[in-house]
Amino acid sequence: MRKLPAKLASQLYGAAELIAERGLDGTKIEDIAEATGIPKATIYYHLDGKNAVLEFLLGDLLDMIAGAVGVAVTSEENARTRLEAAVLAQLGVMLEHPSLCRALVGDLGRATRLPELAAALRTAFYEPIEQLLADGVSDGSLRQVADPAAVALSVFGAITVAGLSAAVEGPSADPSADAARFSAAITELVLDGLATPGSRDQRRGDPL
Amino acid sequence: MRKLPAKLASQLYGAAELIAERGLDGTKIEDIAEATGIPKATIYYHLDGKNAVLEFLLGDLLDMIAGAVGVAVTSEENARTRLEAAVLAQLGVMLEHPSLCRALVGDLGRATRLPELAAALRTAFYEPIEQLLADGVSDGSLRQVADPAAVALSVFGAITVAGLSAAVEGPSADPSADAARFSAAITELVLDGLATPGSRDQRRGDPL
DNA sequence: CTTGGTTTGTACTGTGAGTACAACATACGA
DNA sequence: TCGTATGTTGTACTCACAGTACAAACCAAG
Repeated sequence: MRKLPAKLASQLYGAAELIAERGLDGTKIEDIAEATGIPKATIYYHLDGKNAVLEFLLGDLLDMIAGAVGVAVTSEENARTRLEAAVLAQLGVMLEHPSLCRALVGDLGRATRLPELAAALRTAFYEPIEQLLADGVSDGSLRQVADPAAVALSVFGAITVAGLSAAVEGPSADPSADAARFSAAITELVLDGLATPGSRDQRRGDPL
Repeated sequence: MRKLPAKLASQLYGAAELIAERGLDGTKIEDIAEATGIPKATIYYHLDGKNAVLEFLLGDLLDMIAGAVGVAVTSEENARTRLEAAVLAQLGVMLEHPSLCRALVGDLGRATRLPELAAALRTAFYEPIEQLLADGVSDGSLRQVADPAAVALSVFGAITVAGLSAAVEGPSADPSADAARFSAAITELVLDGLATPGSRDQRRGDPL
């Protein structure tokens, strides 16, 4: 069941739009069969049901994200620069595949209840950020924060929500331009913060 | 159907944990009936089906958040301070009601497909942030950014993902302490950013 | 005690997921 | 050429569960 023939796999993508639009519940297996051209019996021959269809599609998306981010993270630059690259990479993939992202948002609950997917989600989205933040403290390119885990989570949220919501807004004419725009905004926020220069540091006394 | 008797409303909360755990799909109406003590026929007398149960529960959560944040935002302080208060308020409510939050994550797709809830989601989470960011620029307590909409979205994501994921981790012994902890981390990130003092501003030339 | 809204049990209908299976195709080695 | 294994597909099921119908009971308030 794991190695679905390539032809079928590509046909299955025809169901992504459908699932994104109506949610997995609102989508009948018969609809998927019709949209992809794969007869219901064949779907059941290879896959363990509706959930498996979603699992296959999202697994692929998550692999793409993890891959792109992985490349971005593996450079010789300092952590701050790699963080910027990772943000751009993640948003790039997400905006390239809006209907997969919409399907992901729509069936997040189901996704997190599918153990493999939950792990892939973590690997694709959260862990690279967490790692970069730690690296940045080591190489001095990012600040030490009081609660690294919580901050990593928030950074992850900032990126992911921006990407998902851009995907939900509907496909854009120029995904990579959008990715660059969002990426710049997030980077600006995450690196420099929103406080005005004058008011900065009037809160905490200790710089480290 | 809108004004469900108070007694039933309170009984209905007994279903939140169930729905959070198994998702709405994995929860039979009969299960809800059993968990709440409200017979199936009575549920259908008042509510339009399973979705309406979820809609009722989440509507309430969203109202609480919108309310708490609304209070936090309506003070005489400057926008930066009010932003801190809003973050704390939002996280406070979320951590106070972890199973509602889990239900929200789990059935986010359904929630966004229910028009009333989608609007309530926006009102509760996103709009207050957007407003505060704009206010901060006016009163000088927050920096002007290049793409305010994208930044507002990211801030919203940072807060919300932190809250949701804390809720998903399971209920905590001391919700308000957790809220304070997360709130501090997010505030630190969002206001001061992660760049080290030395490297700050070596990217963009124009301060405005 | 009657009228009108609620409450609830019971029995039903309809839909769609998933299964069973037989017929057929295709490949590949003997 | 045949035989066997592996995939493909149509058809016809089963079964669980959402939602509906309805009648009997209940409980005000006039």
